[in-house]
Amino acid sequence: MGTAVGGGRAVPRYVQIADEIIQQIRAGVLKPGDLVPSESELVERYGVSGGTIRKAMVEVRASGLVDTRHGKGSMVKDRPPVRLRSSDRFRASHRRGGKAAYLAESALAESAQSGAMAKVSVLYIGPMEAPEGIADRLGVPAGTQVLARWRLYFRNGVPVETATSYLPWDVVKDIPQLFSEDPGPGGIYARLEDDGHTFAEFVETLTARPASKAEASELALSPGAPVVHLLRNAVTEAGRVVEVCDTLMAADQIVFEYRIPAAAD
Amino acid sequence: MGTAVGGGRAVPRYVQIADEIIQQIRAGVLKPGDLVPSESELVERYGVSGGTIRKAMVEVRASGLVDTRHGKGSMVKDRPPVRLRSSDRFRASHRRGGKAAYLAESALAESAQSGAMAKVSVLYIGPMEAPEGIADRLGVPAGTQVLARWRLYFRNGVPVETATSYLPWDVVKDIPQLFSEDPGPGGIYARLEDDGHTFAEFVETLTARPASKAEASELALSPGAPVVHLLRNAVTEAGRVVEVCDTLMAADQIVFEYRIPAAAD
DNA sequence: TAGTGGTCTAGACCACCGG
DNA sequence: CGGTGGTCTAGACCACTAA
Repeated sequence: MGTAVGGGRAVPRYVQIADEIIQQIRAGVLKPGDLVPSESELVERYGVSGGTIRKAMVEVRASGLVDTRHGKGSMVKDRPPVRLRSSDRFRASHRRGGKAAYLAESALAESAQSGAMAKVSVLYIGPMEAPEGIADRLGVPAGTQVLARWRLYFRNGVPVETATSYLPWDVVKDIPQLFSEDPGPGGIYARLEDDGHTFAEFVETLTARPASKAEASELALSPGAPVVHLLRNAVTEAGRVVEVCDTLMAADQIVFEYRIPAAAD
Repeated sequence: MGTAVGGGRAVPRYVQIADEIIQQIRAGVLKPGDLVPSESELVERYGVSGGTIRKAMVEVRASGLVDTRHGKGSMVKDRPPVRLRSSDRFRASHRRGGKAAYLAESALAESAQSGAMAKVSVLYIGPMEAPEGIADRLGVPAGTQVLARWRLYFRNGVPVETATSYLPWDVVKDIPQLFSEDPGPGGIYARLEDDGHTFAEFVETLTARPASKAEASELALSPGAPVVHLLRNAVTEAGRVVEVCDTLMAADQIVFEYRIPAAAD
């Protein structure tokens, strides 16, 4: 059953191989769109067994530089479109300017076309019983009927983010646009402002963790890749939480930016 | 070489086994402090090969419920002390109250003792040539000499966070406390305010990604576990960045909270 | 030293993808 | 159909930890 060289090396062979492949991608030897050599070819090239190459490729996938599909192979991803998600996207001027929050993102990448690649798919808009944690945030009893708006966002054709907004029924019942796929210029926040609500602040909480199997398939991620879970409360001057947004996204190539005023309190 | 049952199942065996173990932990069958049965014992119990158990345990580790060490085994972690890291920690009142920012954290967990478990170890304080990205943020040429303050934070005895602050030399040269391990009540921000600087805002950028091998060992993480990389600019009213803080932490059980004022601009 | 996890091998069968 | 990745096996040797 083979010579069994053993694990005596300082740095394991599979890590060496993974680093070598990652370097080749970063150095441009393997360009975006190229296929990484197949595992069986790597087995020959490096003179190791399939299991070792397999482990190496797990590392390469974790680097986020490659997209692996089953019967096909591992393709080097396009120049990763680093997205900047800034707290500035909630500036009132953006809403008045007709931009929804998610369109107020900007791109760090030089080719600032990334905004054009954004697509939204609405999966569900309608009544729903508020889940536990959401109800807490909205200040309503668990199980209360709320309006849910469940969307899936695409970037370059691949799903990168699911977002569900929950709004108390009495808040939304007289705003018909909130029940339609396109809530109009400025997004749902602009409609809420039209209806007389004034926002005081938005409170976002973020956690990062490895994707579960279900999430990995929903977002077309390599299993175990990190995801960021974001929960946002939209709070009015009246102190009421009129929306909770529950967002899950691939941590992959996204940068969050928050500007914290050094308020003299 | 065995019967090679193959991968024909809808859900792979190693995922089933991993889920089963995770359920046992969540259900309390395996309590905090308990050792998960050894891999060889799991091989017998489930009647699968070592490689399959190995893959299952990788999944279990990724769930963050378990801490695996080499010659020892996998121990179920204590009730994860969920830490809340709020943007409120930069409130001026905290500085004037004598609290450094990192002590202004609060605990979500019921036993609010987690603050007492915090320890800091200073690894280096002194001059350093500013790294590329840091120099950019400070608005100085790369390679300029700056003051670096490199710390390692512990929680319950285990390292959970490394942080390095970079400050321009001309800013710090007349503030001796910034060269000492303990900068005094309110931390370095209070000392900068004492010296006449007034903060306008703090700008934090966050990214999440899998830990590199080096980072995993530095923070005592399971390899591949997600980490959060945080960079913060401290900006004065004069528009100057007087500090850049570079922080790396286990994404494990930390929650970031940001309050975004809905400024009417 | 006994037991644990970590690495590696040389094979097998399967499911998915393209032509 | 042939090639690709995904799962699994039954072993081997090694490094770490604790008694």
